[in-house]
Parts: sequence; structure tokens; C-alpha cells
Amino acid sequence: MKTNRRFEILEDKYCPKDIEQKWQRYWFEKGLYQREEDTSKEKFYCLEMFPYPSGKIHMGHVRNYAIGDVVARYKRMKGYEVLHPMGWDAFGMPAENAAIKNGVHPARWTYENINVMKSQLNRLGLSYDWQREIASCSPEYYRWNQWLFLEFYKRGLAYKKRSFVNWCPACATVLANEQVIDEGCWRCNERVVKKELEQWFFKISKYAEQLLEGCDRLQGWPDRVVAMQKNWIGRSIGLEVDFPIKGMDRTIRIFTTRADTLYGATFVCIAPTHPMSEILAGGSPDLRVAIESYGKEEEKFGFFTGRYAINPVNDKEIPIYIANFVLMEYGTGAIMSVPAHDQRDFDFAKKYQLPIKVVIVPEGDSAAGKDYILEKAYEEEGVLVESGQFSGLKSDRARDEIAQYLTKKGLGTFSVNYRLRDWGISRQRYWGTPIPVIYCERCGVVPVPYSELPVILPEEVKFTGVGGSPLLEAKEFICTDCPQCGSRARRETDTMDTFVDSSWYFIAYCLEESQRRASLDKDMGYRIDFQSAFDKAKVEIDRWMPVDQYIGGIEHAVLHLLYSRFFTKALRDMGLISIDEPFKNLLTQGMVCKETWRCTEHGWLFPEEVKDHRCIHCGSHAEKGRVEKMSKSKKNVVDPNILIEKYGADTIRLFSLFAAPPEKDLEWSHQGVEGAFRFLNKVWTIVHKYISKRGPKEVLLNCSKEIDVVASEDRRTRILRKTHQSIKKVSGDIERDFHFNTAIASMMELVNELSVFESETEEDLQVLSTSIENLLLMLCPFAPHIAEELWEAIGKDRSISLYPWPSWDEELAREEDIELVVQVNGKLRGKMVVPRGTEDEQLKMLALQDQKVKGFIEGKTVKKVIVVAGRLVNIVVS
RNA sequence: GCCGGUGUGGUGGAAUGGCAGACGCGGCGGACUCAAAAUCCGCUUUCCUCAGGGAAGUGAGAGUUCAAAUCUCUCCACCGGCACCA
Repeated sequence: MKTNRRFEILEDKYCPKDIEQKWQRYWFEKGLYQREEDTSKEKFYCLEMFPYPSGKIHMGHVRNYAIGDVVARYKRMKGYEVLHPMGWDAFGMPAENAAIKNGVHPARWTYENINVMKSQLNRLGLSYDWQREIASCSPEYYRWNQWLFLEFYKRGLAYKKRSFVNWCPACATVLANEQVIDEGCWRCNERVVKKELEQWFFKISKYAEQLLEGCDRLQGWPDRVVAMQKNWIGRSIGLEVDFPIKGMDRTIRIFTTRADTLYGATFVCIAPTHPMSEILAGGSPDLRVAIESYGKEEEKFGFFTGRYAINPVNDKEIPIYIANFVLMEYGTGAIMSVPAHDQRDFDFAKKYQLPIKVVIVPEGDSAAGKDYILEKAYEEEGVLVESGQFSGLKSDRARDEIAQYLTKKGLGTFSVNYRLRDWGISRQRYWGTPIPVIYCERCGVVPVPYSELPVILPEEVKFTGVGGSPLLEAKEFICTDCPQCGSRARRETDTMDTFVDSSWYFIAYCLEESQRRASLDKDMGYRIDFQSAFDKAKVEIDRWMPVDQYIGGIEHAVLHLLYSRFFTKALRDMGLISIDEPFKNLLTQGMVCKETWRCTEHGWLFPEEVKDHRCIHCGSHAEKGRVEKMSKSKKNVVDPNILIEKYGADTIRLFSLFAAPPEKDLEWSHQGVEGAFRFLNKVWTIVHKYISKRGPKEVLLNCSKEIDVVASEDRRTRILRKTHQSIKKVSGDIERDFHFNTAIASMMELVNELSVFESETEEDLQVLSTSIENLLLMLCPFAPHIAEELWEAIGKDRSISLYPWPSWDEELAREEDIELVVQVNGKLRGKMVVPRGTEDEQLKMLALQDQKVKGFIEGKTVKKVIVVAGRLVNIVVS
């Protein structure tokens, strides 16, 4: 008998490995998460940022995709038709670096990684529709990049210009402004230098105003992301003023936001790359120096050109300087310098002994006209002095009047400037979308005709790691005929920034499979009729876009999200789509962090290199470092695969959803994972205990034991009430900005109550059965495998994910007796239990009669009694 | 410098004007066991205590309110974004 029982217990053990594989196979075979094509349902597009196929998933992926999967599964159960796709951001440098290092072709490396990562994602039990999978490095994907590029080109949204660009010497490629972090490369941290190159640009600046305006309509986005976008676009209103050059029939146009300081301008500075620099410098060798130190912050350098400009408001002649800190990319590339009211100009004036003239004094300061000796620039607003007819005006008023005065005279104009620059998309790399352009000696820049798209990336190239892009050596690729005149021509060897790929992939998922995969045959050259393919897909795109919930890391707050918004607006103007913002709701999940260890000798340490706060290598004190984002270099990563192996995907999912609300950073805790595992075991035990009591085929036990009827009813009511309260709470928490952590907490509460509930009668079992069914339904989005397994165990024959999300009965959820707090002057003094619906007057009376309360109001006058229904009674005494 | 965010027990975090600390982790005590693990039960903000309770308490200070972790103002600390942007 004893052995038999032991065997039973063994059989009932929660074994995640077995059940997870079983259900993953089941979902795959039934195609459960492919789109149902039921347009009667309301649509819900749930999207997580697609990963770069590095070859291994990390905890950041797990968290991101666990969050997304709960949303997708929940919405499905709520009756939506859910689109939940996944793909690969598959172009990029690591593949090329691997080719240089190990001799593996980037394509092979990438596709092998995709295979590995895909199986890892599947082990998490994520409910993706893999039918819609995309890989941005495949010709059937990037041909669309090329088509869109040519459409942009046709509309002047893509153009080529020679300019100073950010160059990363280590990566041997150009970087966009957005990819330069603290003057270093966003990828390798190498110091970025300026280099003059011919580059392709996307005219994102055309949409600066729209992108800014649209920010206010991004109600479903986190405030800080919207703020960062606004910051990046950086709009400022000011005045452009023409300064005539003395002795020349030309003017220099400057931009200023402080027209009120115009009388204080004592010199003019222009950028070294300004079109007038060459002429004004008159062959001075200093111009070289200025260009070389252009944009470098530590050294401010400038030189006098020998020419003078005339300040149009007072006809004063002031020297023209060429200065390295004046940026050609912002404003007009020229400024008027007002050292008295701009710290940077002040420093420059001090260095080159230029006059400083005060024209603004603090309001209420009667020292107007006195000689000021400034320690530093006075940058605040104030009242104008020494400013001709405008003296005495306040700054804001003066700005308007000066602007009007100059506009009338035709010397100035209102102007809006943006910090946002055009997006340089040329990359001198191999593993990216070839830019579909041909250079002909006779015809110049010739776009590749649509009928010849796509330009396929040649496979046979050498990866040496030296001498720039491998495409430069690919003669067969480069040499071609001009599509216009037929003479010999050269192909563009630069490829597109990979951010182009991710700027519209959310639309690619909407395209019918047949459109996306049309002419997969290599022999056909992946050729399709783009326009008509897009036209056919328009119904689908219009149905699914915008993305209802987008989920990803905060690191894309500017780059990817801004580019995607730009593409959406551009595509809208091209008539391809009908929306103007791509992502309705955005959730930026926090980072996954873990404690770190350091030793003065050996730097960062793995946890296993630390014993009793000592480094095992040198025995010196190992210091517990800060909690940092998991990274290889800080040696604080945990491998999701090992965890899945040990605890199962459900536990890992549950922990990463429970430990913190999704938008906050999550601190990894090994004990926390154990806790999540313990919870699932508890659920398992409860359900199996219930099944063994109930018997295998819903045959309820006949319990002859005599029990107190009233008491048992109370128990059952409590369980039933708790169940309905839990459904209400869990639903509410998910709806309220995805507060999964508190949703899981209330499921834990329910489980705690269920585990102490001893079922003895048929009625008990019925109540228990209801509770368990609801519990499993609620658990399903979070821990889908165990939910399926137990659902099957209690005798259901359809997958749990096909059942609707449970609803609660408000009546059943409501407490009969309410515990009411009694306060005296806002301080908690007593508690009383009253039946629901007790009148306010009655509550007042009861509160005043309370023994404990009496002690606090004795000898005092009751001024007021406040009753808050269902919550408290507050007695105000003095 | 400008913009945004955060600050709560030993710890991750709950509570968005109405009982501060739900739930989890850790700790302490107990049950079971020959023993251990697992599991289960109880306690766990701090201080005072006549053992009934009482006082303090959400970075600091002020204010609004019958009532503030929550709203307003000032300050402090930390984190993030932008920054020679005219």
C-alpha cells in the first residue's frame, strides 16, 4: 500500500520539461496561433521589437517576449483577432565580423543563428504566427527597401550630397547622428571622427514639424519617450538676419533666437565649411586648422578673415571670424556673436580680445548706461539698453519689434530651426541592402529601373577586414551598363543603414503571405511588380495598422521609433498606407539587471569566482558592485536556456513578469525564480489533490462525514468570493497598463486560499472545481504550458487557449460584511465590522459608541463626522 | 545648463487622496523526519510598553485637506536623454 502511494506521488510530480515539449508540439501541429481570418472580430496587432539574430537569446529577450505573449494570449481570450508575428533584424555588422574572423559567410552565419534562436524562442512557448516570419536579409524582404528607396528618390526624399559625416575608424563606416553616443560609436565605442564623403540621405527634416506635432497625439506612449523625441527634433523659433559684407556685394545670413541682443553683436562667426569661408579666408592656412578641429568641443578655434560685416540695425562694422564651433548643419551656418549675453561668445571674445557690449540689463536695474565689467555672460532676459529706438523694451517685446522692423526692411525673416538633421543612410559595409543606384559617366546618377529590382547582394566576395567594404572588390557586381545610355557604368557599393530595414517591418508583417513570398524562385531574381503587390496588400495593411501594442527596449526611444514614424508619414504621403502614426501604444520594458562583483586585481568577477566576499584567484576582498544591466563584460549574465532546462519556461516567464512592473528595471534574483517555481508546484498540487478526491471521471465522492452545514457554507462562499475577486483584480491589473506583477500576486492569494481549503462534500468539490477552472484560465497567458496540462488533467478536451477569458460576478465578488476603519482626527483608532449597505447615520452612531474611540473623544467636542462609504468613518474633534 | 524619471521594511515591490508595507524573497520559530531536503503552519517596519496598547514612520522641509506615499511649492540624492544648437 505504501509503495503504491509513493508511486502515485511520483506520477503527480510537476515535470515542466515533459509537459512543455508536449504542448509546444501540440500548438505547432494544430497551428493554433496562426491568424484565424475572422474579420467579424475586432483586430489587435501585438508586436515586439524583432531581435538581431546574434545566435543566442538573453534575458532581455525573454522579458520582452514574455510580456508580449501575455498581451497576445490575453487579447485572444478576450475575443480579439490577434496578429502576433515575429522576425529577424538580420542585416548588420556582427555577421560580417564573424566572416572576417572565422571565414563563415554572413548569410550562413545569420541563417544558422536564426534557426538556433527560433528554437530557443519556441521553447519559451510564445504564441507567434510563424507563417508571417520575415528575415530582413532575404532578397524577398530587402527588395522592398530598394523599391521604397527609389520611390523616395523620385520624390526628393532620398538625395546624395557631399558632407562631413561621422566616421567610425574601427567599423570603417559612416554613422548617423543618432548612432553617435558621447562622441563614440554606438556599437564599438570607438571615437568618431569627421570625414568628408558623398553620402545618401533621407530627408527626414522635411517631416520635422509633423513628427513634432504628432508627439502630442502619442497618448499611448510613455512620457519620457515622447520627451526624448521632442528633444531630438529640437525646434527653436528665431530670426534670420542678413549682414552685408563691407566692400562686397554679398551678405551673410545668420540665425538667432535672441534678436533682442542684436545691438550687442560685436563680431560675426561663420562655419569653416560655410560656402563663403573659402572666399573670405582668402587662402589663409588657418582655414585648414579650423576645418580639422571642426566640431571638436575641447578647443575653440577661430581666426579673423580681414573682412567686416555691417550690423543692419545700427550700421556698425564688426569683424567676420571663421570659427570651428559654428556648425554648418544648424541654422544658417553663421552666427552673430554677442559676448555680453552668450557664454560661448564671451569665452571666444576673451580669447581673441574682442569687445563686449552690454545691451540687456536685469529688470529693475537702473544702472543702464554704466560701464559693465562682466565676469561672465548675462544670459537671462531683461530690459534693453544702448539699443537705439528699442532701448527700454523688455526682451520678449523687443524680439518681436526688432523682427518686425527688419522684416519690413527686407533684412530679416522669422525662421524655425530644427536640431533634427537628415538621416545619412549610406554604409560602407557588405551585409546590408544594396543601394539601387548606378553611376554613369555620361548620365550621372541613374536609379536602377524597377524592372531590374532587386539588386542582389553578390555572394562571392572576400572578407579580409581591411580596405573597406568587400563590395569594392566585387567586379562583377560593380561593372554594369547604364540603364539610360547603355554605356559602361558603375554600381553603388554602399549599402543601407540597417535601421532602414526596421523602419517599416511592422507593415511587412501585414502583407499577405503570397505577396511577401511572391517569386521566391531565385532564377526569377525575386522580381515582382511592386506597386500592384502593394495595392493588393492595402486592404490587409489598412485592417492591421497601426500596431495596437508595441513592446521593446527604451534604447530605441529615438533611433528606431523616430525613423519608423518618419517612414509611416512618408508612405502615407505616397498613398501606400492610410495611417500617420505606426504605434498606437508603446510599452518600453525595463532592463534585466543583476548584482555584480569586482576585485581590484581581477576586475569584474563571475559569481562563482567569489567565495565569502573574497576573490578565489587572489584572495583579496571582492566588492559587491552595483546592480547593473546584464552584460558579458560585467560577468553578471544568466543564460535563459539553462534556466528553462532546470525550471521550465513557465517559471522563467512567471518570474520575469512578477518581479517588477514591465516598464521598470528588473533585478534578477535566483530565490525569486525558486519562488515562481514553488507557486506553479502549488497550483499543480491543488489540482491533482482535487482530481484524486473527485475521482477520474467527474465522479464526485460520497462523503458521509458529518459536518457543520453553516460553517461549510461559509467556507464555500469565501472561496467562491475570493475566486470572483481574483478574476476582477487580475483582469483589472492587465487592463490597467499591464500590471502583471500585481495580477500574479492576486493569483497567488487565491492559490493560498485554495491550498488550505479541505473539500469534503460534493458541494465543496463543485466550488473547488469552479475556482480551479477560473484559476487555470487566468494563469494561461502567463504560464501556458502548465495551464494546458492541468486543463487536460481535469478532463477538458479542447485547448485552454481556445476558451474565453473568465468574467466575474459583481454580486459574488462583493463582501457581505465590511470592515470599516474608524479614525479620530485622521488617525486610526478602531475597526468595526458592519453588514454591507449600512446607512451612514447608523455608521456614525456605531463609530461614536465604539469603546476604543470613546477614549479618544472624551472631553472633546465632535466638530464633524465624515463617512466614506465602504471605507471609513473619520471623527473630527477639537 | 536644459528636459524627463525615480526615491516606501532586511530585500524585489503593493497601495494614485481614505487601514502604509498586498504578494514574493530572506530571516526567526514550530510541525513532519532517525536525519536532511522538500512540504506545511506561525511570526517578521522601528521604538516604547503598565502587555490593553501607545508613539514614530514612505529622501528633507513647508503647504492644501476631515484625511497625503499619493496633490502643490522649495530643497537634496540618484538614474536617463540632449547639449558649442546660436
